[in-house]
Amino acid sequence: MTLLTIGQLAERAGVATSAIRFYEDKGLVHSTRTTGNQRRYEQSTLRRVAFVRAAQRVGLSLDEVAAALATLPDNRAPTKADWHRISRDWKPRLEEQVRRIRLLEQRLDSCIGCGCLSMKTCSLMNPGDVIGEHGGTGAVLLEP
Amino acid sequence: MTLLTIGQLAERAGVATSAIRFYEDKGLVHSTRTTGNQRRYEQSTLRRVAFVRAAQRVGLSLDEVAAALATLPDNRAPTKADWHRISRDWKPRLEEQVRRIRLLEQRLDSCIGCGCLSMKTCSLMNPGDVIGEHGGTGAVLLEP
DNA sequence: CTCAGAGTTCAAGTAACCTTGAAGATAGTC
DNA sequence: GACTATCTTCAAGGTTACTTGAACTCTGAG
Repeated sequence: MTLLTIGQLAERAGVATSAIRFYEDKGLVHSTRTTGNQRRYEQSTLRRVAFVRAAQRVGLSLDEVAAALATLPDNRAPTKADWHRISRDWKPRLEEQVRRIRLLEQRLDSCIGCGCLSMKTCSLMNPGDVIGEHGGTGAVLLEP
Repeated sequence: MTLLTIGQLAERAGVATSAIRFYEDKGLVHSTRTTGNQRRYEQSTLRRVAFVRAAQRVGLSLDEVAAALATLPDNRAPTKADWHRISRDWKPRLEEQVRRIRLLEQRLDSCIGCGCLSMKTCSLMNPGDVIGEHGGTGAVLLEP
């Protein structure tokens, strides 16, 4: 198919050209060059960029994205199976993100005001804010 | 109650003392000072810090957190009702984060491989990757 | 062939979110 | 009273994720 210039890719992906060059430096996308040294991108790069942005928005770092994209073939357009594999690999990571959000909601909603956020077990079961009084490692709150 | 030193707060909250000072500069937490100018924190600050970390981990910025915390009283420990109000205000924001994760999962799982990520409507309904050939604003992928 | 618009590299800048280091003061224990 | 861990401020440095600017080259329409 027709190759995309960096400007076309950037516009269709909704990012700046500088970001595309940055992603390329990081190995997130790949290009071929014209005889005049200009970058040209496959249509499938659009999907890679979309993937990067979507993943970032849900709290993943570019390094995490790079690791996943590194498992895609550089030389051919990724197939549905390729993306499916990444999906499988990421499921636990994404579920963890959702779980954290749910936890934050739940704690905010019903528990944070009662003190259990600062204790290893809920204050309902362990009344009185006693942690820290009698040693212990010290609660690491809401972790992981 | 007993006030916490910055070191105690940091350890119990699972963050560095430098981070606590940084949060204080940003107005995320507040302290009183000893006659010797050392910071002392209320127990409730532990909950504020926990809140900050939890919110950050699900992709919210310190500015967003600061805006929410600004609605809590500085001079008294927040009540359950105070936290509940924040919960209510944040619900849509948190649900949006979850929605984004679900969208990413779903697209990865079943759709990204078929081309619909690069089109305004799914390629199943609009076969052939024609967007961009005939003008249009250019798809902004997976936004918002 | 010309020429504007788009592309190139490279270095430096920006913003968010902290950490590190220097130089010194405080606090609680013996 | 001394000693040591912990605290203070302030400036500078670090990482991630880009953006901006300068100086220059390429591409493609006329």
